[in-house]
Amino acid sequence: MARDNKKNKQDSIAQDIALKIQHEQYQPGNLLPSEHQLCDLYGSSRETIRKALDQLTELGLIQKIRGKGSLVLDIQRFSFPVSGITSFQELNKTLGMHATTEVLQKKDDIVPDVLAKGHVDFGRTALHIERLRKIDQIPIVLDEDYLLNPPITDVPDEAAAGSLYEYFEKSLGLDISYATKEITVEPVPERIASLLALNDNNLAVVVRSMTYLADTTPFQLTASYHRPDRFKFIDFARRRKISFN
Amino acid sequence: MARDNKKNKQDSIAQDIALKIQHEQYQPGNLLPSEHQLCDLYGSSRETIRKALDQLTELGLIQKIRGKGSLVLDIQRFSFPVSGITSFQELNKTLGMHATTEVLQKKDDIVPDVLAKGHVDFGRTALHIERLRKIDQIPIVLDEDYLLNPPITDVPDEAAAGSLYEYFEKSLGLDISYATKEITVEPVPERIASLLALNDNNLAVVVRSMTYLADTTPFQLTASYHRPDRFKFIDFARRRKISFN
DNA sequence: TTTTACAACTTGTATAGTCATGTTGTCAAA
DNA sequence: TTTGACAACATGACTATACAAGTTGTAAAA
Repeated sequence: MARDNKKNKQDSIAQDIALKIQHEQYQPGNLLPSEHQLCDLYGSSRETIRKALDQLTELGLIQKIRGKGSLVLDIQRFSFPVSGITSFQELNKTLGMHATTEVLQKKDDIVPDVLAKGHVDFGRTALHIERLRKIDQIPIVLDEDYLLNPPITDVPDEAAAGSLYEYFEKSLGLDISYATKEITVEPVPERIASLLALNDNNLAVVVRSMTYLADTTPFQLTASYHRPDRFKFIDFARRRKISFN
Repeated sequence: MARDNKKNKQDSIAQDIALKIQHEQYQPGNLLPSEHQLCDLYGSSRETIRKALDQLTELGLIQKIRGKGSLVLDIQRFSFPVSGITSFQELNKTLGMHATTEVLQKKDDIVPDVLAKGHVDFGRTALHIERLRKIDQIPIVLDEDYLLNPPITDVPDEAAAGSLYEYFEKSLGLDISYATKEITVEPVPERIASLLALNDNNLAVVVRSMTYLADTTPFQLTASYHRPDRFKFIDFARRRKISFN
């Protein structure tokens, strides 16, 4: 459901190949059809095929080997990836978990300085939504979202209990584009610790993020507090050719 | 120093623009020269420019806005990013930290099952290098590297004390390409806890990774144990158009 | 048998052109 | 003044072509 923006040719092709990999129509260790064959298959030019394959390469689904072909990699995106920009609800569907969301608060508040730092003005207000995420009745994550106005004026209760991203993208037509993320391990206030039923050390994994629209407008500041024993972050990264020295 | 593979045109252009952004010749909030102007500047075609700009977009250095131009984003890659594939030594140079590396062990060992799982055969041996990283004399990270043979037969002491990546890439000519990474928070064995001078809860941030060459050969398994109070992971992520439902 | 050369595949890189579409300022019409 | 049309820019998407270079199997030459 999440993202069916198959606007253009290269995206549709990438999406199609990705699904075929997921459904093991193309299997790990095997090669994809060659670029020329894919040209015929999708009736497109080679450059378009290559741009589609570039997306799959970036995602870690394939590895291109010169002279040989595009090798399907063995992906295992199990567990709970905070990687990329993916919402809790999307993960919930994808992984088939039995998860619930409890909305604890929804009101205007001043954005805490730690979150605002470097992104928005200090002392600014925003719509503060506090949600407790549970899996099998056990509290796992506490999300503190601060939604900036503009572009967001209000959020219906259903959207808060469901997927904020789906509401933003589908109902509001916002074009969510990128985010910066920071992961640390910190002692948290007593209230949060008790909501998450933490040990007496009060340590939680804190994921602070700032999400931007395609026009670079910041619209969402989030602090997510995770139970350390249930936290797992999985990442795929490619070695970059650009250096900064 | 790390990576001067300015092989081709699009990479050189991307590298050049990246440096100009870093040195604030192109400043955050401003637009880059238009693609046509960059064509003239670098004497190349528009597609080549666009591929260079795609790299910068992926890195989070710029945001392209249709009809307007390429906006330089405000980057703040401070602190200690585990993001991407970057070695401790590279960070050390880049950030100008006063860091030291102490090699505690260098001998063949059996790869622990938790690391081997899903990547290499159980019971397999590899060159085990254990290193303690300190900043200003304070232990920060304990790295447990397992280097597979092939492709790696031995590692000189200087390389172990310095940068393994630099040795692999420059001396051995290996083409390091991608890695999978998993971050968790776990209680660690007493020995590791004391090396890192942890609190009595013995909690550490554990980063387990598997690094691959361009031909998909796995060559390095690593478990990094970080002091929780000094750990910070910073990430930039773009919202993907590909969905898996 | 072993080596060499080569053909036929693969991906990598760069070019030039075309049309679509979003943004902005200008200038004329209402 | 306000509105609207439009030109001149910008990026987005796609195509067609050319040549470079890595891989592999085969067949000829040593």
